[in-house]
Amino acid sequence: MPELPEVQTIVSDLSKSLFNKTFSDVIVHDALVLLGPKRKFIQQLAGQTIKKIIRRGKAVVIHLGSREILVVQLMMTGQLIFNADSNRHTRVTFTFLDGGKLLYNDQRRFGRLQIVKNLNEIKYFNILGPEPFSKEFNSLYVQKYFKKSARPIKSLLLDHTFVAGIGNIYACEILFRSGISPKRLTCQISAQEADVIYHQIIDVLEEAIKHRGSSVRNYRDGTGQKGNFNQRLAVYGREGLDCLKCHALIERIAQSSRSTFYCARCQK
DNA sequence: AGGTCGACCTGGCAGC
DNA sequence: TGCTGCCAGGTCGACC
Repeated sequence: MPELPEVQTIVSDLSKSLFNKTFSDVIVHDALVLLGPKRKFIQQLAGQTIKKIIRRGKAVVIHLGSREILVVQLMMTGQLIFNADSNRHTRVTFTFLDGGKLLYNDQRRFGRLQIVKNLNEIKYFNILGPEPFSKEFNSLYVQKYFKKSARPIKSLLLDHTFVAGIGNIYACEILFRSGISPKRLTCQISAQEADVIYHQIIDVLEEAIKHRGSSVRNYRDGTGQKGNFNQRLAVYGREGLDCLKCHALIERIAQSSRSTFYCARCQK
């Protein structure tokens, strides 16, 4: 479900509402979403205080007073919502000493929660590429990375060892705004084009965060509200509709068994 | 070694 | 109404 802008929105919301809250009770309704034993998970959280919540890639990283870390990967349909009513997709209910309540909802149960002492215990964090807003991720890095692989550009944008946080929606939007076909092989993309793509990655993600993410289906922020960026999506989910730039029809193709939406006239 | 594909799950929707 | 098939924002591991 959520990509970088959505997870960032959730993290910003929860940072405000959960800072310094102490767990009083944890109810696991469905242990499938836990990596590790349910009893241990509950014991480790008992009496812990939330000190800091950050995002890394698409993961929510919750630092506890014990120096342990609760990591939540929302995957496709996970939600972390503060002070809402539970529903049939509520998999974990966290209650705090002051009476506040945090729900982990997950329709498809792909998401995973785990507690670790160090993030490098989790493979995901070890192979994850740079954050898009970090210094290491810059135009030169993108140009060099493109040169060394012969994959379609859309497939590389989704590869989190290249850059953290981009998913299917934003990969499509970034390529449309860059005027680059999703089928182009990265090694055939010029330095100038790579620079355009780099800047669109930054711009699209920043704009999406500003609008609190995109709610195509299930996404909700930390307060249970939908995001607003989907009104600005130019290609994603618009198969058969007019291109906003040239009025040709938006097409959908499959790339590595994911849908790619693009305008064949605007994107070369 | 690098890249692709199915599996993991549930449910909404279109078409018949 | 009810059935079938398709589709879905992510990630991992098996495989080529």
